[in-house]
Amino acid sequence: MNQPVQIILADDHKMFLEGLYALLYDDKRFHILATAKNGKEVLKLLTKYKAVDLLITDISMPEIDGIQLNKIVKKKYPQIKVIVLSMHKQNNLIAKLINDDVDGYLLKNADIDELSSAIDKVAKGNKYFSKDIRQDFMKSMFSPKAVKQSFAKLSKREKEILILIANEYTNAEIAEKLFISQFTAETHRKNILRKIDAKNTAGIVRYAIQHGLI
Amino acid sequence: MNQPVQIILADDHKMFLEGLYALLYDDKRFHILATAKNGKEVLKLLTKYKAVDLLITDISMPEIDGIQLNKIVKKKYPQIKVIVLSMHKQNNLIAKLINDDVDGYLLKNADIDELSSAIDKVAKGNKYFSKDIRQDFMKSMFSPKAVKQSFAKLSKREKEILILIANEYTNAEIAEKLFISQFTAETHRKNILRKIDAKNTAGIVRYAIQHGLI
DNA sequence: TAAAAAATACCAAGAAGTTGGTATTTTTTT
DNA sequence: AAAAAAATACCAACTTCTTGGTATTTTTTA
Repeated sequence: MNQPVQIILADDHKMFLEGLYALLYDDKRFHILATAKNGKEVLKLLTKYKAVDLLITDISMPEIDGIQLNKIVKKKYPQIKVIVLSMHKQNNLIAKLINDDVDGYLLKNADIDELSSAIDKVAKGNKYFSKDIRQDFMKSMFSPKAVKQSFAKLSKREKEILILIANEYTNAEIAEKLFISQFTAETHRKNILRKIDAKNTAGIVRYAIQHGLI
Repeated sequence: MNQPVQIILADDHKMFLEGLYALLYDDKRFHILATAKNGKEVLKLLTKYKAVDLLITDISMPEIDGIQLNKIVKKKYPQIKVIVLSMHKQNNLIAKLINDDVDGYLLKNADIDELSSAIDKVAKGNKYFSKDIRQDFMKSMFSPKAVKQSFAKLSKREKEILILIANEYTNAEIAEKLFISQFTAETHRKNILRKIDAKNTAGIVRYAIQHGLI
């Protein structure tokens, strides 16, 4: 038997975090070094624990989310493997994660056996994505709409305006609030629609919520 | 020591369900009879297990959600206690649950100790709502906007249209899809805006997502 | 320091949403 | 069977959003 995999867990829901801890605790192949409730805490822990092999993290967390966290960890500690857990299939986020060299992605729908085998595979240097993720992602990669969405990158200002739109602001109100002309607000709105491939305001709000921007 | 509390757990995320099971398993005060991944399964289990004391359920689940489940269980098996777990504070949903005589409401943010003590209290016939829920709910009860929202009851048709709106349908498209006149679609949209106290389409989409309708 | 990206601003036509009404028919509840 | 709620339909004025352009300035990146 090899040394146990040294793991850090991160999730903003304590109940889930404790549950996951309890599930993995009994498995001798794994050792949980610590748990964290957001990305910031994980980064702090990584300065303390030097022998971390694997990070298991949720996507939606306050302060620093799973997407950002993966990117930072991969840059600063390239030897640490990262498995991301998520509630839903979000192809656009998966594309981003893969681009940032994530090692695994599982839905919280998965059972503990799937997670254990994923940890096992990833610890050995392989990638692991659950089956339905793989299928859905492949499908979406070849639909022109999704490709556009995967690479939709909103600027800072655009995100700011997107949030105001989702909060029921009109172009005129956005202009007033941000001290810009209404024309500019309109232009931003237009560009947002194009970048996220939405048809109207409803699509903008969906995007905002599903990407955790509000 | 009394008999252990006979419990059924329900959540659509297997990983959370298994984690929760593992956490409660070691506590001799509790006994988990079964787990379910949606409301429908719970109802089936209740015809099988006659000695259920307590149901712990998530809000957002497919088929039958936690809100509906609580209502049905309380009507059919008034002796069974119900504790609802949720990701977020959703005051309008809490109002509905309280109205349907729910026994407890906890955030998934809570730790296992809080959950255990909640189970304990509820099993003894008391109610349990976590502290921040109590505070927020009280505050919201006395703001005129929230009262309106709490009692906003959309009709079946209105919910149907709300979902279409959130999916980027225009009034004309809704009319065509549902075989009604565009005027009728407009009227429904108008009534939805009034009932949920939204200002425009953005507010409708937010409502739809935050109430788990899409 | 170029080049690229982001932010700004303007215009006009047309589409879609919002507001404030009224009113009839159908369905559900009491 | 009566009352209440839901679903339907219509109209007009007004507001807001969307589309398809162009164009300059500022900031960031290579």
